[in-house]
Amino acid sequence: MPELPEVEVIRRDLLARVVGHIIESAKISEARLTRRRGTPDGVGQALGGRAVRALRRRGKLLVFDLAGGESLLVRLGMTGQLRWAAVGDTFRPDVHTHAQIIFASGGVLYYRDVRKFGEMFLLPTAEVDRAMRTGREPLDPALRAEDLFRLCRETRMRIKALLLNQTKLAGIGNIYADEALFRAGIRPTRRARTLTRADAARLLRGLRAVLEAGIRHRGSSISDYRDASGSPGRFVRFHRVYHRHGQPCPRCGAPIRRIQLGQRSTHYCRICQH
DNA sequence: AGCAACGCCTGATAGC
DNA sequence: TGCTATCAGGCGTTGC
Repeated sequence: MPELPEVEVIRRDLLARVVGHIIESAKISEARLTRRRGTPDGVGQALGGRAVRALRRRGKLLVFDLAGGESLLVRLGMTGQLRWAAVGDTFRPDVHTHAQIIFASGGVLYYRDVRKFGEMFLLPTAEVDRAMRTGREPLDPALRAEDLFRLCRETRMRIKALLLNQTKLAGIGNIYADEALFRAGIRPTRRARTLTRADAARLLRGLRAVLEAGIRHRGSSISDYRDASGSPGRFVRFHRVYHRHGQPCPRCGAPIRRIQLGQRSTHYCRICQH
């Protein structure tokens, strides 16, 4: 399940291969991919002959800025994978491979997605932020603890729901929300507006620590996540609560609990988190 | 208007 | 063995 760290790893893997390079042709073979905007053939044909000027990340979204003022947006959803195949690479598309972007260099960027929750479409570059309603970037140094505190004060949501809300903070999913709340000692069920300034400061530190560690270890591969070369990430072995229900808390030894919160499984320690 | 629940989608796994 | 039920959760839509 790709969240901010996984998407950032893929972005860095692809940078040198696509930025400054020209797309020769592209083929999209699954209509669901373009359901938000355009058609598979329309998007595929529009990509042909375009140069990639930049590759950015906004939250969990990958943004390929193209020559001519449009951007290709790729969202991986739950099981989406972007796979780079250089000339001579052994990777071969299968029934779950729904798009291929062929570069003039001979390299191919494949999009593979078993559950088809992901999407791929074009937007004018200037409209990306407004159209996607993406919130603040947790790793942006301009985001201060005071900003997070204010976000907490202006809602009645539980703190975990706020972390998962992409229009407020961008890029945090179920894994990194649970891990950050554990590091900050904050219970996921707490109403966000009950957090103090000190809580918000600890939460921002916890978020940044866990997101940066996730990037350093090349992401969390629970089941489907793979980087652009097809390799899994190593961060799962450093998870302290996620998917560790019943196992001892690494801080106090009490069993990690799993509850349902807003239709999602949520993991925490009832001793260490308040 | 804000917030919680639902549905999309498929493969892995549990239970009978 | 083989069938069915359940679970995984990002996110747009629906409904309270």
